[in-house]
Amino acid sequence: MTLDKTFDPKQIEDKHYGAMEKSGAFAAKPQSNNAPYTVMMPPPNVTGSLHMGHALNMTIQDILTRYNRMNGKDALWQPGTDHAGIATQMVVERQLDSEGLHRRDLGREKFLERVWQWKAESGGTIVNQLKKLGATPDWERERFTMDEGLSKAVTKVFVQLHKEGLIYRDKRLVNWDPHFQTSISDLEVEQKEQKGKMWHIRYPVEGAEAEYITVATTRPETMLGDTAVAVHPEDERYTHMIGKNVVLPITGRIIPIVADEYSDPEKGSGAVKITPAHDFNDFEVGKRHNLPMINVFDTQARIVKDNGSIPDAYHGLDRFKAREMILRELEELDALMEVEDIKNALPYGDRSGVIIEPFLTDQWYVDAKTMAGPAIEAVEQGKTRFIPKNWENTYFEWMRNIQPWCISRQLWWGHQIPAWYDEDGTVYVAENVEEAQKQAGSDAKLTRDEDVLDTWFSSALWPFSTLGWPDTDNVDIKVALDKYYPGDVLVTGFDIIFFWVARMMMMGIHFMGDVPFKDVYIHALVRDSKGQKMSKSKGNVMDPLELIDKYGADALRFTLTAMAAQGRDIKLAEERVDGYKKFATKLWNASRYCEMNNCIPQAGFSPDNLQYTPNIWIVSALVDAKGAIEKAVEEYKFNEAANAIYQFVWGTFCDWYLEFTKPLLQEEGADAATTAEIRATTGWALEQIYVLLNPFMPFITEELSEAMCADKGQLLMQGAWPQYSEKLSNKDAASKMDWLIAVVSEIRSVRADMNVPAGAKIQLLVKGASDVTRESFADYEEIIKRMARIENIAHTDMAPKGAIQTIVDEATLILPIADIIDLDAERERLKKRISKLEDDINKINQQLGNQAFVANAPEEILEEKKTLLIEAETAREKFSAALEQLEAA
RNA sequence: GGGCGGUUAGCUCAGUGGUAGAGCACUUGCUCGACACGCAAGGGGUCGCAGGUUCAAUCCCCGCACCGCCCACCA
Repeated sequence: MTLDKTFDPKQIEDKHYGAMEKSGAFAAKPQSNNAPYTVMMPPPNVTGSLHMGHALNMTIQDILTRYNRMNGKDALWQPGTDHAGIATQMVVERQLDSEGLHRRDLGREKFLERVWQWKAESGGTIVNQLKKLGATPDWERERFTMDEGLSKAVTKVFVQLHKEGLIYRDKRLVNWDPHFQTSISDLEVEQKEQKGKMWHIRYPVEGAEAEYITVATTRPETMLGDTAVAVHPEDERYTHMIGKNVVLPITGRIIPIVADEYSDPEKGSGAVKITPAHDFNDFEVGKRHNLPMINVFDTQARIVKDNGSIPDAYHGLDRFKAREMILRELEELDALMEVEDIKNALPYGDRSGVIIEPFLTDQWYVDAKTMAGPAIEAVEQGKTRFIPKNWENTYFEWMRNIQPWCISRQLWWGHQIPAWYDEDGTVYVAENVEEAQKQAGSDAKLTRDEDVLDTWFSSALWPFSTLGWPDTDNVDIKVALDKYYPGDVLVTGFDIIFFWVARMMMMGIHFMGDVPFKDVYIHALVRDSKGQKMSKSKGNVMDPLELIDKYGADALRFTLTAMAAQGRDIKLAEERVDGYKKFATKLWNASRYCEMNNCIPQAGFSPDNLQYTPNIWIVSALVDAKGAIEKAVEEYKFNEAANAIYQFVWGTFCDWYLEFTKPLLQEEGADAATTAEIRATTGWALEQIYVLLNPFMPFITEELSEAMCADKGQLLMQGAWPQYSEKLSNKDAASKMDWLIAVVSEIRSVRADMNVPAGAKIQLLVKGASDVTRESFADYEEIIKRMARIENIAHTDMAPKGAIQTIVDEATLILPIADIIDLDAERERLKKRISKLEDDINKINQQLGNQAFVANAPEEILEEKKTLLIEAETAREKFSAALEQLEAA
């Protein structure tokens, strides 16, 4: 088969993915004896579409999976999607809204039908996008957090934790989202700083004419629910008032002045209004002083109607409207003392974008504090390690200060809580209604808890629920759990360490008795080229699918890989993607060259006994590159892996090896044995490149290996990763070629400096400065002869007068081209070289003259310096001599 | 307020206790049978600022400045 003239990613990508998937190469093989390698895919939201963060996350996982699979591991990359409670409900509600409907019009059952219908129609989007990226999870095992098995796991976990007292029901303040009319967890609240106002309001003291106490607040509307004013017990301004009452303006309720250390004399007036039902701190104060908790809002954050003391005019009023009205009224009452402009942070719901209201309700909680203990210990003991390590601090910090986790949501889409209430309100938690009925007695009339669980509750079980837990009676499931739990690595962004990683740790340890994964690789956030977070509102979103369309999936993957340095955000510039597209093209064309020159992989070729130095060298360089890639991947240094393969393919293989050998292949009458060896070695090296590059650029390498290699399309198979014998790494050949490369570079440099006309042939004589160098020259000269054509060099045995001399390492090159060069330019060149050498010499002499340095520096550093000095001095002498000769002429 | 990270070439970023690197951009010259998505040769840096440790600091320690992020609080 012949390769097309240009490389077009679009033509090959779909074709390859489909074929590979069908071949079953992505599938885990639980029955095999191969050691497992497990990666749990963070399940993307079923509503989602692929964004740059996914692209990075999935690329890294895919590299790890492919790499380990090729290394003979039984790789399981477990895919799936998350039902994403609020997000999904939101999408479907919006859809209903466009039809003029509300979910309550449909009722719970019909609404859920609609969501499932939506999921069936649109839920596959992200899966298809992952395929475009080239991700190779085991699609046969794809799971959904709401499917039957996972729901069963959720129920079992809930019931068991409840039995153990780790899940309980409690009435306390929660973060209430008035838009979705549900509680949300602390983590779903975003603080946003903005301009605000502080209002100072005076409350008249009961029974004392003209005596007031002034409080300051950013939320005057909550005064409808005030049940006290607190002052610091030692604040002399107020000690005499403690125990007295104030009359709350507008409502006229009488509330006490209490002493509480929460009140800070330094802040505001030193007196603070206490609204236990609408402020987290006030709630604590309220509990300490047994204050009543008066709720003034309904679930949509409108003023309630049934609170005895609130004037009718406020009933049903939106919280911000109520604020305006309160302020107006206070002003009329002459109670508003001061309005201050301030900056303050307000809590917003991360999904709804509306201001969160602290709200007093009954909710279900997980005793996270207790469950965090073993999870902290596991990381302390190194059972799970974070990479980079500094994220462990973040994890510890949060886990040690963890708050009860509110897990109930007043939504419909999600796992409905397995709790039933009888007519007295007694709760029965059970795996099903029959069980609950048994507990409650057959007469009891049970109704099920309406609420569903936080989405993250089911995600927390992902590492074992996806494997089939709790059905351990099933043999296949037992085998899978034994083999694939705990997983090897979790790859994720730091933004969900708390949401997800921490909770998987807690649940995994509790239910499986072991951590869910050994490594947690935390990758950077992808930002735009200016370092800003990508967001739709800023309009700086880069769409991975567009980039794939434009540059190919391989180029995008490689870019993300090359930029995934640990501990740093990725500022992604489109030019980088373009650059790596060029890399793919380069490889494509190198393959074309090889094909045209009949350098194709040959069966039975062994790189062990090569004769021709460049061949020995390229094999050696390849072995070194492989080692560098392996080390980098195993240390999760993906940028280093990408650079190693890039450098090898372009900088070593194409730029030097192919160029060195090219003249020989195209020369008539060249030594047949040598050219045959070159052809075979080139073909072999090319095939190795496809293999080594495959985890990073799967599409192009699969296409090329299919086109070029005999054993087509084997790259994905277990055991495809090469194993080389150690002796293939040949230092001798490497140093010879390094020298030769230096010589060639020098010749090119002189040629450019001297403005040697393009067609002019220059002659070259290599003279060794030392015996060692001279001894090796037979080999060098041979090689130089071989490559003479491309550099347009003629070899000479004698240096004519007026030749240009130049130094490379220990050898002198004599370039007898004086008749065709620019003498002034040569003088300048020599002067420049000499001056630079003198700088170096001075610097080294200075160091060597320092007695402390000589006394303390390690031996090898000293030796190095001395060698450098001798080299520089020799070179300076030679250049000076050449300059003198030139001046004389 | 607590914590974390960053500051290296025009840009985006690697890196190291002992000659400072890459890609892109830039300059110059090349369409010679893989590739102009290319080849070759170049220019360009007090490694944020100030101290300290060391024979030696871009790297380790301390402080400062600026930038970014996370957490908490905000009467």
